[in-house]
Amino acid sequence: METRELRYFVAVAEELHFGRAAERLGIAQPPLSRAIRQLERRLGTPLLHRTSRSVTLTAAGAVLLHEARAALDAVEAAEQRTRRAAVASTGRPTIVLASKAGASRELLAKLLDVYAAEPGAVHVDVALCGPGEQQRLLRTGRADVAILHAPYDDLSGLDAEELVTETQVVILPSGHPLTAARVLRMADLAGIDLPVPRWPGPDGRHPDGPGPEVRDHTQLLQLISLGRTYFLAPESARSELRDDVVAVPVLDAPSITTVVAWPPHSRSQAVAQLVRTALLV
Amino acid sequence: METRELRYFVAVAEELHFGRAAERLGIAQPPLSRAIRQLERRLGTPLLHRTSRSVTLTAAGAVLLHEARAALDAVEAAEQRTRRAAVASTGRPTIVLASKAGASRELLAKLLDVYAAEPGAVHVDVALCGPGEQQRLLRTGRADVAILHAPYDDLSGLDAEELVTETQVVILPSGHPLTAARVLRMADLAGIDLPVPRWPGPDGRHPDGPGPEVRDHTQLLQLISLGRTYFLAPESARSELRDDVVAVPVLDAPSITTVVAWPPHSRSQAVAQLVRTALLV
DNA sequence: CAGGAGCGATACCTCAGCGGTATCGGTCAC
DNA sequence: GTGACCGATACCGCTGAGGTATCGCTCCTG
Repeated sequence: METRELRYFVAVAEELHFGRAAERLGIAQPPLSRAIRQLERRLGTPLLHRTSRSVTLTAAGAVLLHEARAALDAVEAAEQRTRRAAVASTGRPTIVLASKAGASRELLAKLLDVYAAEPGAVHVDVALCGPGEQQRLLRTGRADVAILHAPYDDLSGLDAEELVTETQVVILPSGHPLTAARVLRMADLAGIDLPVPRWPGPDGRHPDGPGPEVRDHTQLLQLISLGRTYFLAPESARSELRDDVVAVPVLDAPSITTVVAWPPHSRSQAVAQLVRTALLV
Repeated sequence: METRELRYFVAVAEELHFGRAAERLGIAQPPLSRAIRQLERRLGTPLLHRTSRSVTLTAAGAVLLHEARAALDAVEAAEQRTRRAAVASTGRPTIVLASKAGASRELLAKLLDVYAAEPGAVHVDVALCGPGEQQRLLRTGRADVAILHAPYDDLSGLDAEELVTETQVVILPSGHPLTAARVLRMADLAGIDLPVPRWPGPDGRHPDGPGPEVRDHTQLLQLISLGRTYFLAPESARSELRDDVVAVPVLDAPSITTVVAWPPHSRSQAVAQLVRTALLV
């Protein structure tokens, strides 16, 4: 199978519409139809149920969608990592660390400081991303290491080491009734009269629903202080808060583990050293 | 990048010879040269140092070789898993379990028995492979789960759960001087006058060197009993031995952990159940 | 119920680019 | 110096990817 075919299939499987998929791919609809048919013939199985009114995935198609995304990521990673290896061998060697903007600030700052002081440390470019975006950077070869947060981030297919585990606190507008409590339980949160914020999905678009659209932590905190939403965050976020919001521990919230993750089969000596450093910090 | 280009590059990078690589790919040498040049142009970096007498990898080329293998595995896995999903949705659902022939026999037998007795169990095809081959089956989508042995097998890029950890014993011809000892240390093994066996590599060919070529455990045990070689094996292998060979514990040998592993992002309900079962056995 | 809109499939054409053959230019061995 | 070896280049033919026009089917609508 060629990556072109996989890209075509992914486009159709995501759009569930040949016309839109073709437009997204920058080609006309007939060659796209033909390419998918040919793919089906080679695989010996239908991938899509089509009527003249709708397109849906077959079971085999759902598997291929999933696998094709992973395969395309791997191909893109091959390209990106090769490009980066080329510049590293001519210019200054650099590794890219991806981290969620606003999360694990102190840990990250300390890690970078300690690492930079070590002998043989290379330059570290920090890529601050939106939630969930770090994984994409890792899987597509645009980053070498990332700071992730289990269980929110999906670690499957990545190598990782745990750094710290924290309990969670709920961040509320100061003056909210629940801020009177010293501690809360998840059941208490169900009664909160505020909508949860809507983060952008992997496609960069916000899901539908109530609640304000947010892109970063600054926006989020401001919206909380305006009494528009609330948020569950790791304990360490408390040190970042101004006094117009209040954090209350939630005893039975799932705990957050901060991990340092890197792509499997990484052979970078610098990444290994950075990970070792992270485990000591 | 197209998979064709990656396949071409891997062939050249492995053969380090355009003529042989072209022959292996079943094409003529000039189009291969051209394809590699074009790949280099697109990536903006040389991948190979060529003289008219030799071809060697650049640093970027070494990275691409590594990444391209992983990417090609992922593409092949997409194809295989789709094919298998197609037959599973028409015929009887089946999962394929890969295990090293001759290793972990009792554990495997018990696992299959217990699993088969569970409600909702699907048919399990067992693929018995040569050493190291299980990973290839997993990574290329021809198997759904595998029994592997850390640290011999490389677990990176796979999800895994540990089953049992065992110490190792050295298997010697009966009558060998060292069989007089009740226990041994790694240092003692250095003095053994026998060559170690040569297993086939990932390419199916045996490395050069002294020692007999072996393909499976039956061969191995016979060669040991003939006084031709010796072998380090997990403790549990003792139950498989006949009385013409002797096992002696090696106190400081690295211990072997038997793990059940599966490809990341696996969504198979049957695989999850089999893994749960394995953890209980 | 007729007509139109929307959508995927089909027919047919064009041309980019992949692969083939012939050959060149450079290097090493004898 | 000469032949062997090897990758690069030049040039050609043809496969197949992509384009346009159109068909056939289904559902909506007046």
